[in-house]
Amino acid sequence: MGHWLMKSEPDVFGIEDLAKARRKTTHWDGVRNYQARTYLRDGMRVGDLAFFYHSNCDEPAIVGIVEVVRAGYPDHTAFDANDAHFDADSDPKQPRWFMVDVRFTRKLARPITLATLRNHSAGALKGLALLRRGNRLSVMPVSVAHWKFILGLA
DNA sequence: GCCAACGTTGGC
DNA sequence: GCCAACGTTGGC
Repeated sequence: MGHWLMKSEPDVFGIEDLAKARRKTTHWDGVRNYQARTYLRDGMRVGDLAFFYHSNCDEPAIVGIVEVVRAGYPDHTAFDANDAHFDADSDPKQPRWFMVDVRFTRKLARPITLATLRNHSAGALKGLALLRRGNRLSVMPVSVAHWKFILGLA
């Protein structure tokens, strides 16, 4: 089973939005980065777990856990000219952008802040993609060891 | 193929 | 709001 971290801006779509969503499930659409796309398309499997991370906000932090309930399939918003993530060059016959469906599992008792994670950047969390300088990936893998350690921080 | 310019991300 | 870092674009 794979482990991941998925970023979302709480002002746009936060953990509370997912918890309130129908069937507590959402399409993870709008990712327009090739590396993240490849993780969505080829890496994520049904049953994988992911940390839900709040980015670009007052307190960047891991706030919850979600489960992948549908593996990668074409992101239809790329074909919708009215969508903010429309990609005119994307061909429906050969989709460029993919998404998965994720379902709310639980919120953490308290958020694990980016600052807390950084405290371990040279130790137990060495190599965690989230802590790479200038990291802009919105979907990234988390090793089992890192996953367990982070859960222990909660 | 190089690389400068640009738009975006995201922490602070 | 600022700005560093990054990915993408497009001229050459």
